[in-house]
This record gives sequence, C-alpha cells and structure tokens, in this order.
Amino acid sequence: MTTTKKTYHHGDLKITLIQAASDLLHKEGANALSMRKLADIVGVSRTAPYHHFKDKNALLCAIAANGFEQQTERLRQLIKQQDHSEETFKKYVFLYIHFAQQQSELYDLMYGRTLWQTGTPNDNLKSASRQAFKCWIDWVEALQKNGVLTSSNTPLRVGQATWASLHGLARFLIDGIYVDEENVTEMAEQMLEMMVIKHPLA
Amino acid sequence: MTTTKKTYHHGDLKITLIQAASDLLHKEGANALSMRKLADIVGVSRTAPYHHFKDKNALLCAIAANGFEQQTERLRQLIKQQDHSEETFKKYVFLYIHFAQQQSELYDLMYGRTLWQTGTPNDNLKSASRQAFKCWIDWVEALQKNGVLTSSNTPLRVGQATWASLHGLARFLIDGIYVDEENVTEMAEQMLEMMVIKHPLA
DNA sequence: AAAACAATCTAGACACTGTCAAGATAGAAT
DNA sequence: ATTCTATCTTGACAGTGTCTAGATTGTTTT
Repeated sequence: MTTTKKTYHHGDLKITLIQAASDLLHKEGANALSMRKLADIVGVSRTAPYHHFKDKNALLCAIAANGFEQQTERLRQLIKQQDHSEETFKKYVFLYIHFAQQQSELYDLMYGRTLWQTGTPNDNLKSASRQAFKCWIDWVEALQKNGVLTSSNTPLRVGQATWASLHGLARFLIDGIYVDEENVTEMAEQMLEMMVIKHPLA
Repeated sequence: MTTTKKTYHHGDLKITLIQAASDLLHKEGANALSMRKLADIVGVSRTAPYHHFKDKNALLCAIAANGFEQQTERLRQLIKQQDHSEETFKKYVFLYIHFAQQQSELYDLMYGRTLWQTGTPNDNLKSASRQAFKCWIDWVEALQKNGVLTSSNTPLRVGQATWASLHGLARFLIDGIYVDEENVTEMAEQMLEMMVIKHPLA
C-alpha cells in the first residue's frame, strides 16, 4: 500500500464519479456510459454510486451542469477581455462551434433531449443552463446597442433566434448529417452574414 | 376465427412491423420502442422481426426513411402549387416547425444522432435524406433567383445555413430547452427576418 | 469511553433490453 | 413427392438501471 488507500469508505466518491463519467462520456460516448461500468472503473460496487446520485439521470445532470458552467465562464472571459464588436461576436461563434465539435458528447448531453425531454432536468442543471442563457441574452443586448445585431426585436427574441441558428449548425455537424467538418468555416460565415447587420462602408 | 387468421407465417410482417413501430414511436416515444415489445404487439415471437430487419438499427432506418419521403413530398406539393415567393417560403418555415412539433419523435429519429452517429445509416435512409436535401437546395436556388434569399453564396451554402437555423429552432422546441411553444410564431418570424432579403418598398 | 446513530458501501435479485443459435413449420421449386 | 428456402419459435447470454436487505465505518450523544 504505497499510493492507493483501500478503505471501506471511498471518501471522494461523488467527485470521482463525476470525473470518471465525464471522461468516459468524452472518450467512449454516451452509449458506453453505464452506471455499472462506471462503478467498475472507479473500483466500487454497482450500487455504491446510488448513495451519491438518486439515479443515472442525476449523474448526467451533474455532468451537463458542469458543461454549462464551463461555457458560461468561457463567454464571460471573452466579453471581459474584448469589446462588444462584430469581431468579438464572430470569434464567439467559432468558439461555440469548436466547443460543440471538441466536446460533442457533452454538448449533446447539455442540449439534447436525454435530460430535457426524456429525463428530468435537475435544479442544478436548470440553474446552470439558465445562467448560460441569461449571459448570452445580456450580451446580445449589448451587441444590439452597438449595431452588430438587429434591434428589430427584443434581446430575448434575437438571442433565441441567433442561438438556435448556431445550435442547428452545431447539431448538424456533430450528429453527422447534411454538413461535414470540411466546410464548417464557410457554413459559419454564411450564417454570420445572415445574423450580423450590414453597415454601409464608412 | 372470424377476422384474425392465425397462420404460422404472418404474411405482412415487415410492413406491419414498420407501421406498429411508427405508431409506438409516435405515441410512447423512442425510449418505449423495443424490439420485444413490438413483437408482442404484433403478436409474434421476440426474434421474428429479425428475419425482416437485420437489427433494431435497420428498423429505425426504415421508419426514418419514410419520414424523409413524407417531408420531401410535402415540400414538392407546396412548391408545385405555389410560386417561389417570400410568402411561400414563410409558409414552408411554419410547416417545417409544425412537422417537427407534431412528429417530434420521428423528427428526432430522422435528424438525430441515434442513426447518423451512434448507429449506421442505411442505404435507403441515406438516399431518402439526400433526396430531401437536394429538393431543398434546388428550391433555395429558385428563391435566390427570385431575390427572396441572399445570392451572396452558393445555393448549397445558403441552403445549409437556412436549414441549419430551422433545425436549431426545431430542436430547441422539441427537446424542451430555451424556447417554449407559446413563442414559436414570434421566434420563427424573427428567424425569417434574418434569412429573407429586405427590399425597399416599391 | 460506550452506545446510538447516520453515512456509506456490498451482495443479491428483478425486470428489462438486443440478439445469437438451434430447431420447427410452411410454402415454393424441383 | 422431395428437396429447398423463407419464415417463425423457444432458449439462452450478456448487458442494463435500480430496489432491498445487510455489512462496515465514521460521527454524535450519552
């Protein structure tokens, strides 16, 4: 017994489970993520995880909530460092798509029906996703004031419409239909052209 | 034995299975659609369906392919009856969203990762979805020529971008995140405003 | 320090899933 | 009439989520 301590009580099981689950999700996909396999990996009995998560849904909610916090933080960083310009907006669009591609399984979990429709979104998850949404809407409002996005509608509506568009592109990409990875840049730029207000050259 | 004939061979099993599966999918959702339950409903042993479909994936592909054919047909009808005007385009946008809402489980199967990423899309499915896509791109080209959609890019790119936007809205709606049913109309209209070219009033 | 309690972990079981293998039955082709 | 083939059945296996009852440990109360 040099490094690994083998006590009856694990000690960190909850955090360890979330980490192992996130890892497994990323590496082998949502389909390969089972409670039993997870318990095996962590080195604990099949039912041990149920003392920290009510059910599988709860575990997945925790992972998804983490994802939302990551994404919110990333957006906050970008806004803080830079201005509310068209360029920053474009940068975020590419960042968003990139995130969806790099973490496609996590992205699916965060925005997909597994948790929101089939399952039951946690309070934690609901709050984390709401925060991400609010952060976006606030920024959209700033972008509207700067003339980057249209002011023909409320920040809420414009925010929903733009995010939905982004989301659709992300989904086509990671679900593997109608759009392939080669043309992501072109696609995103075409989409930006539809979203961003065209100003006469000064 | 008045109506139901109880022969050893079913006769129509393949078609019956597709119909029962579509029905079950629509009424109880993809999660409730299992091969065994299906066999039970149809009144046949658990493994009988496997003589008509290689596996569950193949059955789902058949259902999804049907969905694409329906959608293509609907678009063709709309174009044939009407012109390539902005109004027709708007009509289709609402039709599309309506389809996604009314047949949300089918929509998810058609465009989701279950078949395209996790599973393996059938040749039938690939062909049906490609046809739907081609039909859309052709129409986009006509709409570009009529000045409804932007000509700043190829029909392919504009078609991808617009469809992806629609898809994103549909997904948010049916997956139950960030958009609720009350505001569908407003949302769709905001999206249309981003997509359709604004002409100076004649 | 001893005893009661609560948190955590375990093994066993149940119902469910997709699907493989081996055999039964029926209709079609020879 | 016999062979062939398509179709259907039963039995089995490994995998899933999760419930129950019991074991072990750490914490609190006496």
